This record gives sequence, C-alpha cells and structure tokens, in this order.
Amino acid sequence: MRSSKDDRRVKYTKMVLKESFIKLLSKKDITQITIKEICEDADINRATFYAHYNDQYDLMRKIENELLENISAYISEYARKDNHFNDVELIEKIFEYIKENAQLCKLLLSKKGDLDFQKRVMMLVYDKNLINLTNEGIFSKEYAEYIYSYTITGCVGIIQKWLEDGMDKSTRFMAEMIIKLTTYNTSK
Amino acid sequence: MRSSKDDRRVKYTKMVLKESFIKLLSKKDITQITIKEICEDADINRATFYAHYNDQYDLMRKIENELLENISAYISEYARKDNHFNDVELIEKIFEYIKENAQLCKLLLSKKGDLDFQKRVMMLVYDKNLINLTNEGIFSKEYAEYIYSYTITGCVGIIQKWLEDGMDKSTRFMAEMIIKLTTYNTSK
DNA sequence: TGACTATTAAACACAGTGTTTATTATATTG
DNA sequence: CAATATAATAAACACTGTGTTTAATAGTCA
Repeated sequence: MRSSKDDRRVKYTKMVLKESFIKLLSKKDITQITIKEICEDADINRATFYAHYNDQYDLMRKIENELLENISAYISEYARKDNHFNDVELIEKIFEYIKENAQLCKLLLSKKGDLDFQKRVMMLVYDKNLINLTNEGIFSKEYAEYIYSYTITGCVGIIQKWLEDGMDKSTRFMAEMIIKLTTYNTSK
Repeated sequence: MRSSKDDRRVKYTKMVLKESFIKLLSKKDITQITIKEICEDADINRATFYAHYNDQYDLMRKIENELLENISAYISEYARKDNHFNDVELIEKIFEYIKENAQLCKLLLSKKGDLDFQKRVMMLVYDKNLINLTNEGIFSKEYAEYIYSYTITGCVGIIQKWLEDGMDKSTRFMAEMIIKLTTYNTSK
C-alpha cells in the first residue's frame, strides 16, 4: 500500500518548492515572500502549492521539522555505532551537522530565525543528558527549570554567533566550550 | 520651533495606531494582521497610516525601540538617585519594569517576539557591567565574546520562562538567580 | 484670527489570495 | 504493455488588501 507521499511527482513538487523557498529566503525576509513568487521560481502551479501547504509559514515549519529530524537521525546514527555516549562528541556532532548543511542552517538558525525552533534543536542534546545533572538534588526543581531555560537559549546564542562569524572555530572547540559553560551551571 | 511630531493630531494618531496594533497582536500573529485592520480598529484613515509607517513591521519596530528607551530611562532614573551601583538591584529594576508593563512585555518578550530585540534589552545591563569581568584577562577575547553571547541569550530564555509562568517568582529572586548564573561563568 | 498642515474620503490600478473547473500528464500496478 | 488512478496543470473566478493620489475638511498653533 503506497501513500501519495511516495509518488515521484509529489516528491518532485515538494522538493522544488522547498528549494525555491530557501533560495528566496536567502535573498529576503519571509514576510516579503509571496506564494506566487515561490511557485513561479519553482515552475509549479499555484493550485499545486495549496495541495501541499497552507502558506509560506506552513512550508517553513515543515522545512524546520525536517531539519530537526535529520539532525536527530544524524545523532542517533552516531550513538548506535559508538556505545560510549560522550557529551562532548555528541554536541560536536550537532556542530558538524550544521557545518555540513550550512546553507540551510544559516537561514534557520540565525538571529532572523525562529527561536522556538532553535530551542528544539538544542533540546536534542539536553533532554538526553544534562538535564539529569540538575535533577540530582543539587538544585530545587524550580531552580533547575530556570537553569534549563538559561542553558538552552544560551546555547542558541552561541550557535548564532558561530554562524555569524563564519564557523571559523572548530566543531571540537565549540563543543568543549559548551560543555564547559553548561556543566558549570549544573555542577554546583 | 515645533516639529510636526509635537502636533496633538500626530500624537493622537500614533497613539491609537499603536494601541490597536497591540490589541490585535494579543489576539493573533503579526503575519495575520493587515494594515487595513489596524486602521479600522483605530478609526484612522489608511493613508494616514502610510504617512507615519511603512507597514506593520515598521510599526512593530518603533514600538520595540520605544520600549527599549523606556526601560533604559527607568534604569537611568534609578542609577541617578542611588549612586552605589548594585548589579542585583539593577537587574531587579528590569524585572520590575517588565512586571509594571506586563501587557506589552508579554507580547514583545515572549518566545513569539523578536530575539534580536530581546537581546538588546539584556544588553542594557551587560554592556554596562558584566562584560568588564570577562575582559579582566581571565578568558581570551574570543572566548569572552562567546560567553557574552551565551549570557545575553540565556537571560532572554530566563525572562521568557518567567513571563510564561505568570511572573510568579519575585523580581528579587529572579535578579539574584541571574547574577548567580552569569557571574558564575565569568568568575573563573 | 489667520496660516499651516494633518487627516480624511474617494477613487485608482494593481498584486496576491484561495478556490474551482475541466484537461493533460505521469506514475503505478497487474 | 495496457488500464487505472491521481497529481499537476491552465484558466478563470470573486475577493481582499496594497500603496498612492486627489481635493476637501478639520484641527492646531502662535
């Protein structure tokens, strides 16, 4: 039983729509991008766009979710091979992924991007690991929650700066710095 | 010499346009708000809107800048009275201001708001104070810059959580927590 | 009061939206 | 390959909102 999602035509349509949207997004703000414009660039009928997406923002959200899934899969792949789960290496994996997909990541993870989405990226790491540290009874629960918020958004800021600076620091340098900054908060 | 900015009619027009915009913003996303809608709610001619603003986003930006100026003035007022500059009290002042202007601040400082603007709010504090700590030669300059980014955006996350939780923690509690979390990073 | 100018109503051409229709093109399956 | 299914298309539709211009009106200020 095949769903319409597997149809080659559907795959192609979605692919070129995403490509055109990202292309436009690199040139101007999403608020200035029209559906008509996306469709013309992708050479796809406007009615077809509406068959798949509600509007630009819906398309954006779906691209974000895909990216999140891809990063997650990339991490899981690593975790499966090496059984010893090393925090530094795990975070380094995220930086690696971002570097390998710099074009899209620069758009979605920059300061223009959606903070809520960016937080979700960082949560990929911290939900699995560091949150445990804060739950070891050192801090009160309410305090730990604030530290968690601080850590997550703080890391978003670090990634943004890294991207703005042209990713000139190595992924290992970044990962170690993040570990240093974040375990700091939780180890006392 | 009076500029047109001082004209009562202009003041009124801008005031009601801002009020209506904020009212709409509390009901729906900015992407769903039209200029026509704002003007109808404010009972202002659409041509008059264009005499003052380019679009919704321009209006938004101007409201943000005003809020930033107001917070800055609020802090300066305090700094003038008490000569002893206390970091905790300074940060507490910001939380106080937010609490006193909760309606608007909840919109502009929430996770839906613009991160770049939110960073600027936090910079009000850190440009004056903590950045010095990182420049005392403990960290390398490049490291200090990342710590600065981490701190600024981290604090944005804390404020967002505070607002989401209905501002149930006292302003003093919040200020002390922030001092603890942020001087932590810079004192070693 | 008189000069000034912000605001207004009305109209304009225009661009983009979201949906529907019948037709065409392509993919899948037996 | 042929038959079936369905995705994509072109064209048209009414509609909403945009951004600007015009001349008239109303409010402000000194």
